[in-house]
Amino acid sequence: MHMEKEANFNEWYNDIVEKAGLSDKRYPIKGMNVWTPYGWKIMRHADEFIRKELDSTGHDEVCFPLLIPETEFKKEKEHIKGFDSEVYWVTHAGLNELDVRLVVRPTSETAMYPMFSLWVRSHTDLPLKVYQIVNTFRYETKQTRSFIRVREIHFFESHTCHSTEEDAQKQVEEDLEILENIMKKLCIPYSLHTRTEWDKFPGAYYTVGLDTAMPNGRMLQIGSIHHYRTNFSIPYNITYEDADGEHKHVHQTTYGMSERLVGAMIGVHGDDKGLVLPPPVAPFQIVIVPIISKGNADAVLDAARKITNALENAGIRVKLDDCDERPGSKFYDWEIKGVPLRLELGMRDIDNNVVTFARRDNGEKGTISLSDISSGAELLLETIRNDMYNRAWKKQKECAVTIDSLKDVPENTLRFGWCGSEECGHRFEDENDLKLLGTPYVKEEFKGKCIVCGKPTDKVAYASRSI
RNA sequence: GGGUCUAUGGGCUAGCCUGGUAUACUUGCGGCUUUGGGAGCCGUUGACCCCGGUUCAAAUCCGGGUAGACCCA
Repeated sequence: MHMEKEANFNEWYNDIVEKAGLSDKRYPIKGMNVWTPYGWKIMRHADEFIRKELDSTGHDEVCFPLLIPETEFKKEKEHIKGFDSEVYWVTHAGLNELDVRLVVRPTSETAMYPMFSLWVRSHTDLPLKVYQIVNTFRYETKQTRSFIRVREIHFFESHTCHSTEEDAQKQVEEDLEILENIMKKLCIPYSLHTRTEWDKFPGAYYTVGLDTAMPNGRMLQIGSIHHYRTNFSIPYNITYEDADGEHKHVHQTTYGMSERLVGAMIGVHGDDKGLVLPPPVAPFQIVIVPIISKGNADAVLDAARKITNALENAGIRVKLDDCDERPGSKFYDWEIKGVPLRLELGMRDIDNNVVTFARRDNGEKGTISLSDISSGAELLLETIRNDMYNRAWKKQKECAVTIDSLKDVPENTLRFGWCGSEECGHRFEDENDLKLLGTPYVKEEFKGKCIVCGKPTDKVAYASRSI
């Protein structure tokens, strides 16, 4: 089967996930991913970057139970309404039916906040900043898809409590810095949209969606940041005593990103030959393919092992592929798996004191001197990362087009005037089969008319077809 | 929620109407020759979703279950 990314993104995506060995779809529960070794290594690297960023900004890692009593789950009314139709229930334990049913967490607000109310007593306990990397469960009824629409979700969620709304707002700004640092490593571009009132997180004051453009012009939400104000701290009674002895409710935020990051990396960088992985997350950053011919096997393999050791000592993840296949066959296999840099070593190279390289991201070939192989390889990997990041951002920006009419709407991310009314918003979505992504989080100058009612407006909104 | 369809080695699949020995390709394993863009030959392991019924005989027909895909609301 041909893998044609531009012509048929959906087929291409499913094909890549299978052929690159990221997941085994044969598990008999819809939407539950079996993480195979190669895919899990990628996810783990992404998790490591997330841990590093959160740890260095004063967050503490915690781990809360998977099950939440129905009584706690129902304390915040908007929240339960939002998740009502998509949570899994535990109703039995052994042979007994439970008198208080247990929710399998769809997210952990209602697990954490009863504990927060015990943990937070004084203004000196604030800010409280914790996170966990766990699996959550949501009963998706629509068609599922590896890493993008799943029923068991691997994600990180950070939860913070602050004494004032301003402090909570500063946390949102810090979250955006963390985002930028992580995305530089994953080479994923993103746009920030303040979600509409009817699309914000159930219970939130406001929600910022983090959206990445897929090759088919649709936007994939890869994460979100929520400002809760006191919407949860009131029902969960999370209060602190301030310096003047007054008791106040905390202001809260949350931040989360999931395995959709893996889906976004596949979609943003992959090509017709397969996966293209950013060097920081690639399970193998370099694959070495020895080119053996009659009589020189020992000499070539010895040299290849030396290079492997030198690169490993430099902290690079290397695979020496010395299995008994033809080189061409190995090239294809490692290209499907997206290894960023391939080194070829044969007698011709050894005689010239070089190793031949081929970049996965742009196909460029050349040679690196054997005498400074480590620094040469490191430099190339960083160049690849930087080029991937810049190319992806360029595409993300090019994807957005400004429109002033709903005739012949292109398959892009759409930018247009919106008066901001809920009525126009709903009409826009229902009549055009589009999803309003919201308004830009970073304000944009705009002068024009609402695309629905035609009233003059300085507000601008974004939309795309839903993925 | 309502409906339609599907289930055969690890993967893809033929056979089912008209009951009797299960097909091809691929992968895996062993061997020999090969190795700068998907090698060739030889040998070999491996399957009819589950339970029940009809029958001398069931992958095939019938009933129920399970899992999956699609369509409609």
